[in-house]
Amino acid sequence: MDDLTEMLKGTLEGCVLEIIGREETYGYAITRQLHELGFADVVEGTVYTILLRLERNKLVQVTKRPSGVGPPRKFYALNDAGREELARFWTKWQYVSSRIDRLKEGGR
Amino acid sequence: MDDLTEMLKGTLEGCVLEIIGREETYGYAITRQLHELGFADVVEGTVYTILLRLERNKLVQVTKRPSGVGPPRKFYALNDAGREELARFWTKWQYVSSRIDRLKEGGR
DNA sequence: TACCACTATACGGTATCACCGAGTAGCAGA
DNA sequence: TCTGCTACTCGGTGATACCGTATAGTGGTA
Repeated sequence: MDDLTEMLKGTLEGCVLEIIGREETYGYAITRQLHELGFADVVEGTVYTILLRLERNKLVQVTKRPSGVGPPRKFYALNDAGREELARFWTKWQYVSSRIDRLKEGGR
Repeated sequence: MDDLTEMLKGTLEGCVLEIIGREETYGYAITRQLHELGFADVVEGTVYTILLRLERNKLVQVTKRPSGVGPPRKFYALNDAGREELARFWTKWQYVSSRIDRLKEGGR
């Protein structure tokens, strides 16, 4: 699938939140998980900018741990604000996607 | 629903294409139609920027007609390139939204 | 006549977001 | 020593929706 970047704006961050919400994880692993999910063109740099933004906006708790196979990893976990933001994201997604689907199905 | 603007990036233009694809119409009417569809916060200025962009990218055919109740209207209709772009949009939407839904439903 | 409301479009500037590219760094195997 | 994989950072770019304002035609009303 070619160039989804514009369509991912506003949703990719939510996807990252969802992934972090399942279990504490780190940037490099999140990137690979996104690839497996079908977002094959999302590059590492993008994921890290999102993670830094989440950290700046105080939606995550960060813990640095040694890796054993490379540089130390920064593990991310949602805090209360992050879980609220994630809930808001899914509410918005539900709203927007249902309305677009209705439009697609010929809804007026 | 509050502040959907980021999530609409990359999809609003496609929605406008879809609306134009159904019947020749003009900016002011498109705005009201979007409001009825649930995108209540989309303002006129946004729709006009999209329309000017569609025109610049040669995806639409434009006809100016007098209105009777105000200034002349610029009617927009899709041309072949516009119809192709619309089809591409729905393909992308299908791809992206299905994957996000899968993520939402706990799919890894 | 003056004012207001509704219809209708245009445009310069702004914020946000994903992406790009380059850099830094640790570890393992050939 | 060199290559490849792992892992994170950061400055700059382009696309997009939004904001605010301006312009303009028509009709109603005080």
